[in-house]
Amino acid sequence: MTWRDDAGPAASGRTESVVPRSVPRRHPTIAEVARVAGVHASTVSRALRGESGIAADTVGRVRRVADELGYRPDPAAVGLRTRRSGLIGVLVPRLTDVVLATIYEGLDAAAAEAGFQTFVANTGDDPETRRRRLATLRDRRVDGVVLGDARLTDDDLLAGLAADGLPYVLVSRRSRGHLSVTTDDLRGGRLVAEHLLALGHERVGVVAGRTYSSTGVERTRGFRERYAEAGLPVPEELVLPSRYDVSGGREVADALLAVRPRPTALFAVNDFTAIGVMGAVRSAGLRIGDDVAVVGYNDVPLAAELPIPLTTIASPMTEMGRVGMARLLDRAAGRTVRSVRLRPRLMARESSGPGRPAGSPGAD
Amino acid sequence: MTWRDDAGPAASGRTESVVPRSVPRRHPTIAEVARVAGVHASTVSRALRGESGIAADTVGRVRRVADELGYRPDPAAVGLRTRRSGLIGVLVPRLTDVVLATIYEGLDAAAAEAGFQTFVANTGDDPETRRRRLATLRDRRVDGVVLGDARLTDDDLLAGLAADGLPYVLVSRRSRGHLSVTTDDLRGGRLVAEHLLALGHERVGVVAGRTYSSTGVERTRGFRERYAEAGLPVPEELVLPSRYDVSGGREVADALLAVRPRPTALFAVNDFTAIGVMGAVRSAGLRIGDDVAVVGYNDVPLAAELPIPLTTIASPMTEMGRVGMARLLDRAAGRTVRSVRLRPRLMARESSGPGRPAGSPGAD
DNA sequence: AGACATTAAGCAAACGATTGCGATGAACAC
DNA sequence: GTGTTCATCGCAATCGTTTGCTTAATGTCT
Repeated sequence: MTWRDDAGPAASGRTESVVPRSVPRRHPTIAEVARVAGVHASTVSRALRGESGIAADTVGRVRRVADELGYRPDPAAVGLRTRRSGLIGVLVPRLTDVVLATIYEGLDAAAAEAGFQTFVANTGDDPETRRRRLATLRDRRVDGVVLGDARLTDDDLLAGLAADGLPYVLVSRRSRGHLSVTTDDLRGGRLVAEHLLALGHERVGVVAGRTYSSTGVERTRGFRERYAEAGLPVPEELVLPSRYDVSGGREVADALLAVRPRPTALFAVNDFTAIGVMGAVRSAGLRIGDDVAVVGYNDVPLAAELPIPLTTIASPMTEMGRVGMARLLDRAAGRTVRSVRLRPRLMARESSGPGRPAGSPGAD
Repeated sequence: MTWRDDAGPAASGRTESVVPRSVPRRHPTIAEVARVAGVHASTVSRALRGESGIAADTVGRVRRVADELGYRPDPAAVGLRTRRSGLIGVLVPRLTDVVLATIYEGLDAAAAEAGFQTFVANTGDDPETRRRRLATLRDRRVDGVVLGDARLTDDDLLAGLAADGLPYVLVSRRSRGHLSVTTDDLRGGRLVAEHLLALGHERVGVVAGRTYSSTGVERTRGFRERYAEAGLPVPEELVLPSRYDVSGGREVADALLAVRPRPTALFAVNDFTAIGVMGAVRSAGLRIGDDVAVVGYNDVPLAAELPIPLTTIASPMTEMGRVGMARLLDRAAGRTVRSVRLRPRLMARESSGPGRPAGSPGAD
């Protein structure tokens, strides 16, 4: 079944960069399969695609010939005829962000299982770049689009997408009136609040993320709501927007720690931001977990392994990708689908309190 | 000049958003452009592609009509005709690894500038998965492939790739006899050794990475060579292979710190591994930078922002991607190209010594 | 003024698959 | 033995571009 007539792996790469290339490695076409199998090309097509109306032995013979020849349909030809590309476009703020990269893994895995392939592009959260990248995806005639960089309100890119018929779904961030798969960020924020309340923190600050992303906004809102319910509303000056990277957390935390009376706990809506917060706390000569509790969000793999393990909210990122892709494909198939909010879980670790054992406290 | 008897763009989209889906958003074809411009489709094609032999005013008219109509060539049709997909496949161990994600950003940016689009897939460093993913890329008729997960020796996937004519290039990791763009890992290892020697460390250990990846192997080799030259060969028991993640570093460092006499410095061939090492050092009750110096490799953004900033080797990851893509496209165009090794730079920070100011010590 | 370049644009055949429809033959009922 | 019904499979059009070859029109040279 394996062919090794040619060069063979023993050809020891001596002439590394001498001759450019040569053997153009032709792919067999459906016509060749038809000829060898002694049937018409249309029959090969139907047999391979498992349509009814073809004799069982014919199907068998065609299939055998096809993979003896190593036949693989040319996606360009298929796409031209069927008007379907088998491609799903994915737009993310940045793939170097582990959270998005993980979601993308889930998206891609689910797409692959359904016979689709994905196409990522970074947008850097920049409107103009988004527009250009989306145009590129359209040019490629993608069958659907996944957006990981939706804006909470007034996202006209989404409006445009909804206007023409390209199926799409949002992941990670929500936006009013659009199909999305996210974690329940409101609930996640509340979980953090309850955790800190239980530990007795009465004066707390929030490194709140970007004002245009639902993740930051809703995590912050859930958190503040819960504190307000406990009769300890979080004052405005202790809630500051931030970037989603380490240095963003560092800068904002420096500011929050300068407020008097100083907060005894800081909630950062993103783990990397939280790492920046930890840096700020240490630089201020304070002890993480003792003097100032720090809580993050997402439970990236790094969080549990830090010198001082980070208390954070586990959000099922890979699953979010898988579910998001499933929803998109459902929608593209014309089925009616609804937005999903996945359940977040608290991972209590040392950064929020004295010597608690690593791992989740239980719950579901 | 142009006749516009038909529908015309002025038909004012009144019934815009009444029905949710429906409007399948037809793309105009080259034939429609031709009709509106009053020329033949072949003329449109030539005009748009800037071929010679078309009158300047015709070119102008066609161009104008084309973008009034929003014409974009159908990639499936183009691909079918030209046998070129405009797609470059990229295989990486894992996209959630910031190093690879950053290299990918460079690859993608350079590809986009050259009019190509990229296609990533994770292989998890698993031979069978690699083979399957590569087959998928072949099925898509990619014009070239970038491999980020090459094995140092006996990589039969590469042998097969070389045998048939698909252009390819390796990034990040090298493999004998294949075109690659990497950093000079031998030199990087030496830089670390020189740094630690200058600080007076005589007994050092190495968290060496995977034995099948050139990165780990060569960084380790360069390091050991330099120490051997200084008359202080690193003993075998202080050099252990590892995974490239945080917990891998943690486990191996636990073992190294148990060796007696205990090493005073540990070199991890990857920043995340180094973070795991830092965790192990702290857990052993030792002070990072004072009792045990820790050095990583890659200078990921996180490194400089850690509570104790990490001394590491800056490897130009984005540039590696850009250069890699450029080399691949050169090769695909039939030009002869040679492998490249980019220059690494030491970033001395606090993790390797007492209170040194953050940033590079200078050099080029 | 006629032969001949030269330039500009059209014609039509690919590329490789899918698919509506028609043709063929066998099985079957009467 | 004729007519009808299935089950199989072939025919040919089609998707939207690109490109070798022709044709038509214009200019140039002797």
